[in-house]
Amino acid sequence: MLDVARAAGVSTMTVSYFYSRPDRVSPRTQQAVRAAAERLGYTGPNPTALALRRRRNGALGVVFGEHLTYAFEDPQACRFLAGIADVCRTEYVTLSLIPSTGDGDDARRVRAAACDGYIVWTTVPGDEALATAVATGKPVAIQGGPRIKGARTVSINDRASAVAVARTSFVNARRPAVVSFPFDRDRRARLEYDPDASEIEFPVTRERLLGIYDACRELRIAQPPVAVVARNEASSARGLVADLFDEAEPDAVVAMSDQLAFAVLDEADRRGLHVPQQLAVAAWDDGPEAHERGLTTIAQSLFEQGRQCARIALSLRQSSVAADWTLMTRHSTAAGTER
Amino acid sequence: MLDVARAAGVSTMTVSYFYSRPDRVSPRTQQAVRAAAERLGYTGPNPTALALRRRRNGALGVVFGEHLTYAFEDPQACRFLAGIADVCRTEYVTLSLIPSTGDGDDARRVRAAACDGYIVWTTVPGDEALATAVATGKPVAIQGGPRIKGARTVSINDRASAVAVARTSFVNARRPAVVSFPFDRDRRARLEYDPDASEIEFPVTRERLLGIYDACRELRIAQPPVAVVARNEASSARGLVADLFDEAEPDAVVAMSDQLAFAVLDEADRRGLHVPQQLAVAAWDDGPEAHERGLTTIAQSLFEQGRQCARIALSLRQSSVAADWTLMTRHSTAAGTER
DNA sequence: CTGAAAGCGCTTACAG
DNA sequence: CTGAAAGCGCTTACAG
Repeated sequence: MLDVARAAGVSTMTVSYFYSRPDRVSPRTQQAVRAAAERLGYTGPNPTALALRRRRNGALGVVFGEHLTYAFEDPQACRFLAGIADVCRTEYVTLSLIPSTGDGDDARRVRAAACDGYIVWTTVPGDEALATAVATGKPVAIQGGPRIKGARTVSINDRASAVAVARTSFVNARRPAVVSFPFDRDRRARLEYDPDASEIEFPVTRERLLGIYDACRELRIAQPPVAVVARNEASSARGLVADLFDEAEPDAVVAMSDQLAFAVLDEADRRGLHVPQQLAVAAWDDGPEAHERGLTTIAQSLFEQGRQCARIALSLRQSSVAADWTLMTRHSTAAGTER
Repeated sequence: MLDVARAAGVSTMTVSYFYSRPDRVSPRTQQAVRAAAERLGYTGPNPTALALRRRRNGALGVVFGEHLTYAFEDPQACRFLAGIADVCRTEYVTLSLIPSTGDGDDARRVRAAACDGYIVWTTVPGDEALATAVATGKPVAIQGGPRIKGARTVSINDRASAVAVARTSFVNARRPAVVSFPFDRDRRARLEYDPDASEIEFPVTRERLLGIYDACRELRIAQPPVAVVARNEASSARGLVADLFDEAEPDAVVAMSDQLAFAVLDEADRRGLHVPQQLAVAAWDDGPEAHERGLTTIAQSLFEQGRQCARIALSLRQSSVAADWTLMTRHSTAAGTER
C-alpha cells in the first residue's frame, strides 16, 4: 500500500481511504490511486493486516470431533455445513474447516486457525479441541452437546425424542433391539447386553439410549440388547446388524440414524422379514431416502441447526438453542399413517 | 504477549521464544512464562499477527463457481473436498471455504479471505472470482478447467473419456440422446437439438459434448438431441428426462454424471424399458451406487484430484495434472462384462 | 479533501 | 540464555 501511495503521489492513508470510503477521496486522487494500483498489480488491502488491525478475522472455525474427511460422507454433517455456509454467505465471512483427526494434534490446529468464533460438532466433554476453542474466549457453539461452561449448545432434546421413537417402535415388541452410535472414541463394533447408558461419553448417544430405557420402563419391557456400530454408515454396519439378527432375532428395532435403519431394513429384506408385521423399525434424521422407504423417523433440520451454531459463533446470538424435532410416523412401524 | 512478558518479568521476545523454540529458554524462565500465561488466560501467539509477520496464513481458499450450499449436496464435490482436507491435514493448514453465490459479490469475498492459495471448482473462463484469485499472485488450481494463464488445471481428458463413453452406449443405437450438465450460468432446463458444442461456456460440458460428437461421427450416426439439466441432481432432472423420453424415445443415452444416469434408469423403469436391450445408458463418476446399479460409467477419483489441487495451491506442486480415468463397463450397456 | 503518528500482536537477526 | 529495535501491512481519530 505504501508503494501504491508513493506511485500515486499521495499518503498511505489516502490509499486506505480509497478502498474503505472512496467518497472521502477526490475524483482526481481516486483516479491516481487506481492507476498506480493497476500499474503495480496491487489488488487491495491485505486481508491479514486488516484482520490484525480490526481485531476481526472474518472467518468462522468449524471443528469435527473426528476425522474431518468423514464429515463429507455423512449426509447430516453436510446439511449442517450447508446451514453454516448459508450464514457465512450473508455475513460475508469465510467458513474455515479445521482438519481435525480426533488425535492429539487437534488442539494445536484449533489454536493456529485465525477466526472469530468456533463451531464444534458433537463431541465428548473432555475434548481438547473443544477446550482450546473455549480457552480463546471467543464464542463457541456445540452441535449436539455436551453442555459445558463457556460454550452454547444447539441440539434437539435427544432424550425426549428417544422416548417418542422407542414408544412407537417397541409397542407390542417381544424382542426389541437398538442399533446405536459409538459410545466413545474407541469405536469397536460390538453387541452389548444391558450397558449402563449414563456412562456413555458421547452426549447424543447417551441421551438417546437413556430415552429408550425410559420408554422400555414405561412399556414394561426389558432393556434391549444394543448393537454399537463403529461408524454411522449403512454398509459398514451391515455385518454387525446381521450378527444382531442372529443373536437377538429382534421384532422391533430403534436405530440412531436413517443410515443405520437402512442397514436394518436391508437385512430384513435379505431374511424375508415383513416390515412392520414381523419387524418394526424407527430411527432419527428424516433424510430424503427415509421418506422414500417409508421409515418412521425423527425429523430434525441440521441445516437450521448449522445456521444457529453459526449465529452463535459470530456473536449474532447469545443463548443455546433447543432445536425442533418431530416424529414422522410411516410404514416401518405398525401405527404408520403417512401415505 | 506483552502483558505476559511483564507479568513474567521477561521481555516479549522471550515469551515469543517460549512458544516457538522452548529449548532456547531456560527451565526457570519457562516456568515463569507458563505461570504468567496461565494466570492471564493467554493461550498462545495470536494467529493473525503471526500470519502477518510470517507472510503465510496457513489457510487454503476454496471457491465454487456456484452457490457454495450446493457443493454439499453433490457427492463428487464432497469427495473433492475430502481430498483437499486430506492434504490440509498433513500440511497443518485450514480449509477455508469461500461462500460463493455465483453473483457479483464473489470477487469481493475472494479478496477478503486470508489464505495462501486458491482452489476453484470448475467454472467459466470469465469468472470474476477466478480472475481475482489469479490477480493476487498466489497459486491457483482449477478443477475441471478452464485452462487460463496464471492458474494450473487438474482434470481428466473429458473429450477422450466422452468418446469412450459414447462409443459404448451409442454403438448400434438408432435414437441416441444426451443428458447434459448446464451449458452456462443461465441454467434453464431444456431440450436442445443440434447445439453448437464449441460455444458452450463450461469447459467440462463443452469437452464432453465435443467428444460425444466425435464418437457420433465415427459411428456415422446423427448428432443426438441434448437434454440440458438445470442442476446435477437426479430428482430435479426427472421432469426433463421424462420430456426427453416423450420427444426422442431414445434407445441409448449418455448422461454426464451418475446422478443424471440414475434419473434415466428410473424413468426407464417407470416405462418398463429393459436395460440395456431397449435402452443403453452410460455416464461419468462411478460412485458407489453406480456399481450397485450396474451402470457403465467413467471412473475418476475426485478425492485424488482434490489432493492434487491442494498440492498446487500450497505450492507443493508446480504443474497442471492430467488425472486418470477408466471406463467401467457394466450391465447398463450391451457390452457389459463386469459381473 | 488530505496527511503525521501511533499501534494491532507478533518475529527475527543481532548483540550482549 | 536473554533483550532492544525494526517492521509485517494496515486503520483510526485527529489536525489542518
